[in-house]
Amino acid sequence: MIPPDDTKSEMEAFEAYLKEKNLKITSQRMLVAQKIFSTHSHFTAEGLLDEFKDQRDLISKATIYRIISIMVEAGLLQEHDFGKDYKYYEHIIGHEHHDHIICVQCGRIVEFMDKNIEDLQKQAAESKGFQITGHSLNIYGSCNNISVCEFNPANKK
Amino acid sequence: MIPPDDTKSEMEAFEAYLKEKNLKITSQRMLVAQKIFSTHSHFTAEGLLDEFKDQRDLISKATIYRIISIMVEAGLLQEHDFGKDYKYYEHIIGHEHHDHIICVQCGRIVEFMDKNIEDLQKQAAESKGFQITGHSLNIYGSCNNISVCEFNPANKK
DNA sequence: GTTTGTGCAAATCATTTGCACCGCG
DNA sequence: CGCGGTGCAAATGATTTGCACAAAC
Repeated sequence: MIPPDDTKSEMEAFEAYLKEKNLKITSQRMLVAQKIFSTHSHFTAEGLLDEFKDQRDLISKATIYRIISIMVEAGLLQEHDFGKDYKYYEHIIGHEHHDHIICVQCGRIVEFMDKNIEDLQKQAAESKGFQITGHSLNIYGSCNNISVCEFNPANKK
Repeated sequence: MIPPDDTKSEMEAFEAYLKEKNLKITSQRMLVAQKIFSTHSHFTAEGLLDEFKDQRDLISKATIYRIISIMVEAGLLQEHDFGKDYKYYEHIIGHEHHDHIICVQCGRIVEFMDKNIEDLQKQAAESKGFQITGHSLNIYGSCNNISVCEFNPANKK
């Protein structure tokens, strides 16, 4: 389906990290990383697992979670909390920093980035005596084309 | 400890909501609401439960969760996700809208509010075709007085 | 060959729920 | 009374972990 496009440099970064940490390069790690780097959207652990359902028994749920954890640790994957009881992830390389708008009706996730907001956040934190290490800004709202939204489960197939 | 200060109007709002929804006014609901309205900080379900540990068996864990749920539904309590695997809450009446800065070292939570950020968020969402229903902005950083921070577990007693 | 990884099933942990009994209205 | 509320213990669901076997180096 998705061609193993420009994931080379990302795969190399991952392998470099594994070597640096004396972790082994296994087929599962390579397959999962390949899949993640070629997915240009937000995904969940469960969703990632499903991607391997066809090649049944290829990669277990525990391993998926363990690999995700390593990649987050490596700084290659960002974890997001969008108010659900499971986490979302997206790979970082090649993606500029951005925040998210989540449609409360259909679940669609749109990215945006506003330099002014970033600057004001920095100011706000510093004025309270904090040094920023990160932030999470999620805007919830309704996208105005629910009836046609391809992400709306109600509109599936 | 905390005097049952200015919680009258808030208790009235809660009772009004219960009546409106044909829900009953029970001693548990009144006690929990009273405790919540007189707590001017962020708390967790578990922490709230602890507040009743002395009057042992007075209120069960299940009831705490059920009452919190009603109060969130009533719009009297706001739910927050600060990246932990449990939720934080704070009561709304008498509290202007604000966002949060969380110290990654000691867990201290500081509130702030920046009208410019709010406006820019609205603009950003609208430019993507969304109508905002809410947002969550959490800034993570380190407060620069860890060694004396009263909220730092390491500094307890 | 060791050490680290994987799969499986069982364990966690916050939160939710089924059910029998209890108390508000 | 009658229905919603409560407590308890068991269920849930995402994520984690212990352990025996396998694969990487």
